[in-house]
Amino acid sequence: MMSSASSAEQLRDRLRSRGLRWTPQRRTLLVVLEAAQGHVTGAELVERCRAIDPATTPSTVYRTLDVLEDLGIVQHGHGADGREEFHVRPEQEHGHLHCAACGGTWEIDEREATTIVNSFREERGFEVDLSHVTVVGLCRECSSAGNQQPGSSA
Amino acid sequence: MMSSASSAEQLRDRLRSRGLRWTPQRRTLLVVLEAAQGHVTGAELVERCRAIDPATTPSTVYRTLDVLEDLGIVQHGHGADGREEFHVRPEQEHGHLHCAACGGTWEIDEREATTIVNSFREERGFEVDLSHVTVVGLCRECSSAGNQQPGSSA
DNA sequence: GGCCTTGTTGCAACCCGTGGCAATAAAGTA
DNA sequence: TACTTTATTGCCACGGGTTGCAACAAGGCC
Repeated sequence: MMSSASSAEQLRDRLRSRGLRWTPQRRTLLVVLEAAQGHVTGAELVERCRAIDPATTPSTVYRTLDVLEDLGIVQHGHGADGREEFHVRPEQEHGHLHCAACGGTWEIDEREATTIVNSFREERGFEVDLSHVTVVGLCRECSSAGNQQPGSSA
Repeated sequence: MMSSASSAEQLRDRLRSRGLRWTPQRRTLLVVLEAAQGHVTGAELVERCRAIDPATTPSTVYRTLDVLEDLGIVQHGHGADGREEFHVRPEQEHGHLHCAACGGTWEIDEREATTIVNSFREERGFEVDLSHVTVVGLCRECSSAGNQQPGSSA
């Protein structure tokens, strides 16, 4: 009860200290984000904001998300279909695995990604942003069931 | 000179043998694809088709691309911004590395991807579709220059 | 050649997301 | 409190991409 009030206050203060502003629209989005778990698409967030305040405008939501990403409160990536996907208050950076056949998704945590991250760092000097990674393919069940990627071959 | 004619004929026959049709619109797209190198976005392909036939419609192009993907003639993935990107007649499956700071992109070939592909296969039984992978992060130059991802922190 | 089946096209409407711009309203200051 | 600055909003129009649907036409068949 107190924690949610203080989380709003915390955000408000962080915004103000940067010369940014605390507005009703941002408050709404924060409420939505606090209720959200895991991954949400931008469109879903807009919809949920509209449930609270029907006057919500998409552009405002997306612009606020940009701000919140600067503050590290959300991170965005792109799902298998290229749509934006937001991770709420990521406790740990993680990527995603997406099965093209059944549509399932799994998280790739830092431990599992170590090999990948290190190999790019060593071979290329490239620093991977894990939160932005979505690996598409076939999960165990689907690949052993001989499923194809949808639309593959006839 | 003969090869391009025969490539059209080959495609035409493959389409017909599946009960699909060889149309002027598909011919146009094939011409465009043959002239294209490497990666092209969907919008670029539409534009190039329009250069040949101004009556070209986006939906037709995208639908034809779907068909060609079934035939393995193109493969699509999503760039760092989530937009569609097509690889023309991929000689080798490959993924992409994209630097968030300078915008550069590099290919990840099968050799380099072996570790990744194998580790997902062994740990998860997951078959990675390399052509669909785009890894975002910072390249050697940008990360050593201390560049940030655009829009990161203030 | 004409006919028929059905794959394709083009249109129109839609979805997700972005960007310019004028009007609004936070919030620091007096 | 009133004033001022300027970050933010809402609106509108756009760009990329998808989809339902009626009209069209490829191409197999006689």
